[in-house]
Amino acid sequence: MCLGFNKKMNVQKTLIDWYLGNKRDLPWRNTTNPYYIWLSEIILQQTQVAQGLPYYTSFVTNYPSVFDLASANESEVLKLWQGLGYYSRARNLHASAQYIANDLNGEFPKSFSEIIKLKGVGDYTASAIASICFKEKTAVVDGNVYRFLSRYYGITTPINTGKGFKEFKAMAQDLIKTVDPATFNQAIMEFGARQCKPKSPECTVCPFNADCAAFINNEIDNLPVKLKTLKVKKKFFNYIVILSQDNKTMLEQRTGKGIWQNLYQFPLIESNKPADYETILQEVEMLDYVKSETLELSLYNTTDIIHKLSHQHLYTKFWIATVNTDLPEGIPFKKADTFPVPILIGNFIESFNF
DNA sequence: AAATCGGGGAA
DNA sequence: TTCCCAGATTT
Repeated sequence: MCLGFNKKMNVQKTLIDWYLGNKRDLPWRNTTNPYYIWLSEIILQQTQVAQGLPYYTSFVTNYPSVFDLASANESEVLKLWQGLGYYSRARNLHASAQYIANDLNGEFPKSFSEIIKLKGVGDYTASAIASICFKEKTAVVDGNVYRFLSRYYGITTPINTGKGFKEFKAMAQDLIKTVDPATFNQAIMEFGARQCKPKSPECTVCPFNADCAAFINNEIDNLPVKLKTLKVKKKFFNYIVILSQDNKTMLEQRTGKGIWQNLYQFPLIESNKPADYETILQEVEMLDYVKSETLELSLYNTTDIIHKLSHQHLYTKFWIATVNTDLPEGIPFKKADTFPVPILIGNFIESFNF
């Protein structure tokens, strides 16, 4: 798409003027240190500012430099990340920190094409870092950018397709050509987040309402267009919380490919339908560290806890298995909350209060 | 291209 | 409920 020169200038200026008058004071806006910008951008992937903010503060405090992050162990990083979700971000962040510290002598890569090679860094994040830290004219395309551009120009191409990405990237790239890229990128995102919101955008006081295609044509609620593919699977999780005579329980690390990789959990019995007491009892008796003749099993939560993820609903029961024996391989109850665990487990540990 | 990966906020 | 969030990676 080729935009008229004057109209384009006006869009750039309006966005930047709005930003300078309305931007939030956020900690990562007071630095251009690529380590901190990188940290903030990874944390903010698919995450609202309000949710990510305390994690950013925590990571900056615990790991003031890339060397501090690199020398931490992965479980410690995952523990700090606990509750934020998408844990591959934490694993990739840690791995990339080690790469930067050890292979690049702590020197952060300085161009889009080098930055995007880092694990966990895609087009959006590389554009953000390159523009904010190194003034490179690479336009960001995130959810906010899709929304503003699709509405203002009335673009109906689905945003979650390869064609959509290329079209919106080209449009944003065209807009960023002649302006300060760091300010422009943050302006268009902030505008999408606070003014051109997904629901109930502030159109009556919007500086673009005179020539916004979606507003003029009453299409605000229909843009951007997104193809929906979601099909949610149901799973049934049974967590076995062992209480031993020597005040220990069992935690295992998830090593498989799926969700919560490398996080910890109680021994899990998964089934494709709701499990009954007898079935669980038999399964628990077969666990090699449980002595069957001393086992007492009871259901902790009478109604399933339904933990909702994007692609699956986990119907969860916590079973308390009390044994009259010691648990040499176990961990003390009191230390359960020092392990990185999914929030589903974390909530249980907190409520159970060992 | 489609599926997968979390958890919380907003309406 | 439903949709979305300063997306990236794997299949």
